[in-house]
Amino acid sequence: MTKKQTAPVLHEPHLIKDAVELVKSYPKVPLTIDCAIFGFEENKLKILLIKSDLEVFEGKFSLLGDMVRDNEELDDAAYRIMKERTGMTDVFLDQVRAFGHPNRHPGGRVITIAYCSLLNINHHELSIHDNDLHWHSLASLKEMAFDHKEIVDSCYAWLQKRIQEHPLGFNLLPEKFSLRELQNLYEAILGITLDRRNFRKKFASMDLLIDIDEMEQDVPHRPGKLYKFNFEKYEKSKRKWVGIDF
Amino acid sequence: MTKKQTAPVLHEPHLIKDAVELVKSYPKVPLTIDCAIFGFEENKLKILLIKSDLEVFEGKFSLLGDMVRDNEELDDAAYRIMKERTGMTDVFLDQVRAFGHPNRHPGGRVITIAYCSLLNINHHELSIHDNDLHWHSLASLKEMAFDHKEIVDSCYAWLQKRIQEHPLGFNLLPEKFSLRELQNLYEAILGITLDRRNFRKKFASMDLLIDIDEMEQDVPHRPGKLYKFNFEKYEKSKRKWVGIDF
DNA sequence: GCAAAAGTGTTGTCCTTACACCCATGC
DNA sequence: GCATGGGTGTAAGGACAACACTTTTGC
Repeated sequence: MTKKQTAPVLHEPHLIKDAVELVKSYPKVPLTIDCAIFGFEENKLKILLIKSDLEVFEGKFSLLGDMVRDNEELDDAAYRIMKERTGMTDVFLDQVRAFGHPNRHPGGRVITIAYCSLLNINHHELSIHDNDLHWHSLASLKEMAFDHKEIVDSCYAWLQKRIQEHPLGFNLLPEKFSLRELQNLYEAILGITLDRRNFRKKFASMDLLIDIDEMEQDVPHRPGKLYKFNFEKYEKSKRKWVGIDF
Repeated sequence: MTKKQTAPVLHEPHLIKDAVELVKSYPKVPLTIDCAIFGFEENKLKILLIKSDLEVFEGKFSLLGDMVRDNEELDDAAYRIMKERTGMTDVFLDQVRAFGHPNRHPGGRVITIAYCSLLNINHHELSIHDNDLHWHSLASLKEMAFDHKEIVDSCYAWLQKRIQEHPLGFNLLPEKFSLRELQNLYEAILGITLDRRNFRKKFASMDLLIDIDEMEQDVPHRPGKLYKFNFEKYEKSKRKWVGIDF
């Protein structure tokens, strides 16, 4: 409608020759990536945070984020930030969504794109402690800098949904894990309790765990068997589920 | 790492006082929204397209898109574009994801955020035919301008997943519809065939369709009953599904 | 009366749930 | 020997898949 008023009849549209000029006419905004990196330890879901280095957010935590560089692919930027902050490269990283409220950043408008990742806390020594980088318990996370609490909530919801449909959880566990650890992980992330027998049966029937014939060590009770996840088999047999369920 | 080089030891981090200055130092990119608007007609899924007005893409189709204005909320921009192009305001519109390949736009780097929407073709007279605005069959959609084919594919995958978990499909149908129309819609979107009896049973057991005691008119065969979707009941009884399935 | 689609029920299978007891280990 | 969690089986109920015939309408 708006268009109709400014250009009433336009049967033969003028083609724009100079795309560069066109793009120059667009408003430009600063663009950042924020990474919500989840870990799991002591039966608690944790998230990797730093102290904000903005004075207005003094003492508040924020996600690991950085600007996107000129001509940098979004995914590449996310991996770069991840690597710079944690040293890890062999991790899964997924775009969740963009956040663009005009006042989300005190320095003016900044669009951010949230990425989500999961990593095994014990595989990663936090060598770079700048800005108080640390694993923060998700449950006790209250106020954050910027709109990062909202971003964390989105990413957590994304994770909860995702872990039910994809074997993401194994990225949070040691390579070898017991069924109890696996169940604790699901219970922590989904915020529910599960029947132990049914849980075991479920994974047994999927036939995606490799019994490596080892036992837990140093537990103050009967040790459980250790398993590895059979990523190879999973990749081959990814199921395409179709149904209607709402 | 980059950070370490420029500020090697930083045990007492300097707090940044001027957030505005900080943001000014960020690279800035043009930002657009592209809307993948799906409709359903003649048992085919369609998508609303225009001819690109860039000479390099002469004759190719593109999604409805526009730049995001200064200080415009992303969702607002999507709704604005939708309204400008179709006149519709009372529609559902969801962010799918951002696309940011550096060379996706011939005029230089432009980030775009894809939104997805569904609307009933017959509820909307395309009054603005600028740039050959039209409903294009999704199946016959081949090449497009920019990376819009990739965006369409993403949005279509999003839609396929989404429609199985949320009652989105009803936005594509007339307010009153027959079970046959509903089934055709699911079959077209999911690209599968469904057993008619089981499909009917499924929706009967959900008890979310209101039998409005009307029949189809002007069909060359036995007319079917017409139903409305009970949005109110659905909202009250949204089910929270928890399970592990991969 | 014929073509075309509407409408309807049953059965078997599989998946999920609920639930209770014995076993191995550390202390 | 006791505390702690590991490991197992079964029965019932619910959801889904497969499948065929009768009914109603337009022509």
